[in-house]
Amino acid sequence: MFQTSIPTADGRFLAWFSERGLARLGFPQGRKHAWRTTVRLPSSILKWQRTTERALKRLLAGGRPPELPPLDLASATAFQTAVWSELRRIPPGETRSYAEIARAIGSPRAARAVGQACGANPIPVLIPCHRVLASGHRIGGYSGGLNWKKKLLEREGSLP
DNA sequence: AGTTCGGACCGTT
DNA sequence: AACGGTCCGAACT
Repeated sequence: MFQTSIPTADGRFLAWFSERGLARLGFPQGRKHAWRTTVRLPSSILKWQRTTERALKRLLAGGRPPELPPLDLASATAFQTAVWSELRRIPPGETRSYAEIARAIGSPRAARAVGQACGANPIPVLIPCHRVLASGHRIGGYSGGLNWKKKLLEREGSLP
């Protein structure tokens, strides 16, 4: 696994790449991670890193990214795979409820488990778990911190 | 109309 | 066996 940091206007995100693609993305940490990449990265990963940076910046601006890097979700369960791929179908500016996602993947009673799967999403922002709200347009929770969820939704024009 | 409470549901550790 | 980024209806204020 190669770790790199990705500079954006909102801070340096942390990215973990495997030989299969982007495996994890982390929100900027306080001060501590101003480090640069220490090892020389394979060219394929450098390419993915640039793709990730473009996508991330676009998403943080509330837009639709031109292209995503390959995502390495090998460690996901079948249920998580179903949830996460459903999340990727939500375009910027739209939202769904946990129950709606549950229905969409054919497990209408699994709203809570959907929330759990969202919390386990290793690639926030790119896999837009922030677009899932509680019923009645309540904000719901967010593993990355509600500030981020609100900020992302606001920039996509999904917030009152 | 808004809030709180309690039970029900489901996948994960 | 216990815990969640939930949901829904009922009983409140």
